[in-house]
Amino acid sequence: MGDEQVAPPSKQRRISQRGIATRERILEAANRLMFVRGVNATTLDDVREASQTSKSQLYHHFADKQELVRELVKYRGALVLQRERGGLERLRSFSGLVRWRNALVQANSLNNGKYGCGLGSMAVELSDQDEQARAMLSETFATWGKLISDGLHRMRDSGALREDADPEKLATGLMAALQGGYLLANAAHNVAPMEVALDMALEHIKSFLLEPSGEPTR
Amino acid sequence: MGDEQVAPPSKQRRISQRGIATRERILEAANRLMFVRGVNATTLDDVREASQTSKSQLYHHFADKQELVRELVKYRGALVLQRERGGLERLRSFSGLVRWRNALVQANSLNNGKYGCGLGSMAVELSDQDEQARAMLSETFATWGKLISDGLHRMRDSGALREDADPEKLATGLMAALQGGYLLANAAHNVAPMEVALDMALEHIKSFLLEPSGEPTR
DNA sequence: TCTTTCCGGGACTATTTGGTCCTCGCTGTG
DNA sequence: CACAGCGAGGACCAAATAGTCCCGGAAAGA
Repeated sequence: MGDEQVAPPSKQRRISQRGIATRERILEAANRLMFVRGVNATTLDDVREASQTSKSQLYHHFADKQELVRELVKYRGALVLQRERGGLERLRSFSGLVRWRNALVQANSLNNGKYGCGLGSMAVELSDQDEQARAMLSETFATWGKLISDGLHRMRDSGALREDADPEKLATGLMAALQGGYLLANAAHNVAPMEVALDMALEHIKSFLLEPSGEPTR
Repeated sequence: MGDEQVAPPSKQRRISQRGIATRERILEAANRLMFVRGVNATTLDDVREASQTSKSQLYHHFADKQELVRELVKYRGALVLQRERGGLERLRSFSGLVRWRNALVQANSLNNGKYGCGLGSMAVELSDQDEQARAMLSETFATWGKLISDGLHRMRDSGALREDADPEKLATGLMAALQGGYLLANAAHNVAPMEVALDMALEHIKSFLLEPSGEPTR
């Protein structure tokens, strides 16, 4: 924020390939570090060292730590949404939802449930601290939810889902189960709670299927 | 530190009424501040000022900030469990679960979804930072879950719940929905997602009821 | 009452960390 | 080839914050 507000066409800010790469390196390093340590527990010196840059570069590309964090919220949000689009954009059946679930569980099990969701943890840490970040995160969650509910709408339109199913509520419930699952899995250092939570949400969605294909997952 | 390293059983640190009160005041203040600002964003000076004590008292009662935080984890865990016992210990029917849900939603709606769950937010902030705190929080979540699953067991034993219902899994799912609901509600500054999430979990439990009393809530 | 023990207050220190600034050197262009 | 502009490096500064220490005074026991 603060970059694209006026942007006089003639007075173009620097556009160097190197500069762009540096900025990217900083964001990438901040993303990595703040994912495992949390936002507040990560210092700018950590970021500087991990990104192989210098203090002046940090402050050349970002006004202060708050702005860096906000940009990270955008950055990470874009990453997550991109990943989720891949898994949800073509969603048309319940089995697609199961595949989506499996991918998330598998990814999280790689670190034994640690670290949780990149967006969720930021939401907890920043919501009571940076109103702007909170708003962006809320927006991102909404977009994420829409990806899911759009898929459910398609399922309903194609007759897979009953008419009385409410895609928006189902999507919200699924996301809450996912976030809560991440949280409990992180606390327990064990993916199991996340699996149980997601299975509950899927079971709930399944109860709205018109023709119960296959058998209950449990 | 330096006090309890040897700790001969006879040489008990004298505990005076005043001292206990001071310690309690510190914990209470830390609890309040760290609930709204988060653990890492709260300084010891904040705690000192809010608790009307002094630096030396902080370090008299707690070795360092980390220990204070760990004690806070215990303190808050005890508070939450006490509250939850009140609502869950006598749980014997689905309507009791609905009452429990309503109480949580109402409490959270008082601050428009802000702040989230005292335990959940600590779990997110501390899990990747303080192994001991993480373990205690995980333990507390487990106890909390047991309160729920015990209630579900009672429901199953009394014939309200079907035999094939798995109280442990249902309890985990319900807790995940609760935590995820807290998280999304906090990000959105709106209780709605929490309600939807809890309703989903309750609906799921309801699908295991033997005699569907009443009609689906939605 | 006298003494010891512990609580209370707050000044002080050291360290961490966010943020500033000056200099050097690369790179592309007239 | 020279110059302008931008990126890189890192020393440096200031504020915040965790942690130390000493002294005064109240309370409990001899």
